[in-house]
Order: sequence, then C-alpha cells, then structure tokens
Amino acid sequence: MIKAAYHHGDLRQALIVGALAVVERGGAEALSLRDLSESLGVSRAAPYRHFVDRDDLLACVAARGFEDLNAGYEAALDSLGDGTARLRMASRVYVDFAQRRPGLFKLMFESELLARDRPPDVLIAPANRAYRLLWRVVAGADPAADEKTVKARTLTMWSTLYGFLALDRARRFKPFMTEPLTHAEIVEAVITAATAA
Amino acid sequence: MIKAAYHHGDLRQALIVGALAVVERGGAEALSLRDLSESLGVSRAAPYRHFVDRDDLLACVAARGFEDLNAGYEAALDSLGDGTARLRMASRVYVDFAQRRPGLFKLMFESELLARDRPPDVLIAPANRAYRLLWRVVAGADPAADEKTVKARTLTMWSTLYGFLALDRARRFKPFMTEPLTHAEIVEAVITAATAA
DNA sequence: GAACTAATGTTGACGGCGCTGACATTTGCA
DNA sequence: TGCAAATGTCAGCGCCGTCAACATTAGTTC
Repeated sequence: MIKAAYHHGDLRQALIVGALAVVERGGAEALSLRDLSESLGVSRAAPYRHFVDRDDLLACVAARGFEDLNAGYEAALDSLGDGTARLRMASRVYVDFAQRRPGLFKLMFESELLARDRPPDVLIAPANRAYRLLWRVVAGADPAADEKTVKARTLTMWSTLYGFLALDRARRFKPFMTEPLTHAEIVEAVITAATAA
Repeated sequence: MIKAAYHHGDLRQALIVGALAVVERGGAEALSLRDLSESLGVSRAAPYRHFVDRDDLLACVAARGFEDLNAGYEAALDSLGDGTARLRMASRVYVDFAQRRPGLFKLMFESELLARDRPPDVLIAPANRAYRLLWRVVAGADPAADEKTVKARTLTMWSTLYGFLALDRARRFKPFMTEPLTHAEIVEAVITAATAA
C-alpha cells in the first residue's frame, strides 16, 4: 500500500541538488523557491525547515561549486609536466568550469554573498581554498618569484581569465568574433596572455 | 493658486534621471518602479506611458552610461602624448568609471540587455561606439599592428581591466589586499599588465 | 508498547514586485 | 469650440520570499 510520505526523506539534499541544477544554467535569479518546492512535491514553506532563507540555500549551492572547482585545481596540481604546464592546465579548468556551468560560475564570482562583511559560513572555507590553490599553481610556475610578484601575477592572471569569461558570456565580444579570429583561437590567445609572466 | 499638476511635465526624463541615480549605486536590482514612481509623486502605472517595461527604462539608463563613458574615451583620444600614453589614459577612464559608478557599470557590462538576439535599439549605437573607440585607442598605441593583433590586444586588455574591476567590486581580492600590496599599487599593476604589448 | 519531544511538513496570509485594462484628465490641433 | 492623442490614476492579476500557527511523523525514554 503506497501512500505519499509526509516526510520527504532528505529534503535538504534534494533542495541543494535541485537548486544547483537550476542555477547552473540560469544563475541565481532563475531560482524560485516556490517552483523548486513544487518540483520536489513539497509545500512552499518546507525549505524554511532547512535553510534560513533563499540566500542560505544559494550559499550552499555556491559552496558545492567551489568544491568542484577545487577538485579540478587539485587535478591540475597533481598533473605531469612542469609548473608552466600546470598553470595552463589550471587555466583550462577555470575556463571549462565557467563555460560548462555559466550560472553557477556567475553565482560564485559575481554574487554579493562573498562581498558581505560576514560571508556565509559554508562558503568561507571552500572559497578560501580556491584562492590558495590558485596561488599555489601560480607560485609553482616560477619558484624563484617573491611573494609580492606571485600576488601580482595571480591577480592579473585571474583578472584576465575572469574578465574574458564574463564579457564573453554577456556577449560583449560579438563585434570581435568576426573573421579572422575564431572563438577557439581567442580562448587560446587569452589563456596565453593570462599565463604569460 | 497652486495646485498639484495632473501632468508631471517631463516624466520620461525624470524617470531616467531618477533610475540612473538608483542604479549608479545599487545596480539594476536596486531599481523598483513602484518606489521610483512614488518618489516622483506619480502613480505606479505612470512609467508605462513612457517605457514599455522595466528593461526598457534600464536600457535608456545604460545608454546614458555608455554616452558618458564614450565622452571619457574621446577625451583620452584627444589628449596629448603618444599612443601608449593615450592607452593608459583610456584605461584610467574605464577604471574610474567603474569605481565611481559601480552599479551603472554592472548594468552596462554584466546585464543581459546586450546579450539578447535583438538588443534594445537605444543601446546599440552607444555600445558599438564604445567598442570602436576602445579599438581606436589600442590601434593608436601600435600603428604597425595588423587587424588580428589589434583585435587580440583589445580583447585581452579589456578582459584584464574588466576582470579586475568586477572581481574587486565583488571583494574577491580580499585575501590579496594584505601587505605588502596596497590597493593603489594593485590598480597600477593591473593597468600596466593590461596595456603591455 | 506508551508517552513525550524534536524534527519536519502544510496552510493561510502579508507585503512587495512588474504589469495590464478600464477609466480620468489635460493638451494641442483642426 | 470640439475632438483625438497624450498622459495620468485606480483596481487588480499573478508572481515572489517569508512567517506564524498548526499537523504529522520520527526518535528517545520509561
């Protein structure tokens, strides 16, 4: 005798997974708690038993995103080749992540969540870990560089990659995407420019 | 005998100016048509006599932003010094604009308005003009460069500057802003990296 | 196994939002 | 003067996040 369970089972995880799927494509604005609840067969107030508010759920989604990105960085750090090759590989990890999961990328790097005086607890550790991994990749490409140089290089490299990805996603390069420059060529040129010492 | 005028006088302009003031600081999300209408002493439905919807008003605001930015680019192009100096000056114009009017900058370069198949009419001309002016500044810094090179340089320079500004505004550089690197030093380093051939 | 408590889900409601259709007032032209 | 177009108001729709009050279930303890 099958009947609809009053309790969901693991609503908290289901909410994160569902929200992740929505956010990955459409970004944070695409997430409606009411729609999500309905799609999980649960009432609209149910999420508030597991998250204090919408931002709390979004923070958990962003944390997942950072964890995935960090796994990619770690793979790049463990890869064969010299430091420069690992730097290029880490760049590709970042670019691929942004292009495969644009909405999640936007949530992680454009939202106000991490800009607050006191960022959400769940987000602090994975976000800081991402910073440190990136730092380590850059430092590994030139072991002789001092701290100041590594900082500056990390900053400009990250800025170049991120700026390209964000502007590209917002289709601001439309006027530049004509011949004789293909999109793939542009991606390569940007990675090269970003990873140049 | 003074009485409240039924007609506002120039509601369209007042709406653009008011929206601009809100957006400059808080970005597009901060704009509430209802609040704006009330602050202008007009009913909630009045804006719809002048704009088809909220995005239409935002497009007009963004167009103003591009016009102001373009005026800055033109000043840089007309300035004394060689092409490289003008390139640095244009970079500073961009950086200053982003830092003085962060919400407007965000609307212009992060919103979906220009990513549509058919962007709003009011936005097309000023946005394209901004691209062309930037292009001209980059080309002027190295008259010998061919089209492909100028394109690639424009792209990477813009990416680096924009990426830095966006990440900085979202406070993603907090871990890097400690000693021995001050914020002003970082801005200079980024402009130098961006304008390097 | 009964009883109690904490965890989890539901319902109804509130205020805010963008937007619309029906109606009111004013302006400007014929 | 009269009439149409421009411009404003009002009531209301459906969407949203959120909350208080209540219902149901799970887990623990005697």
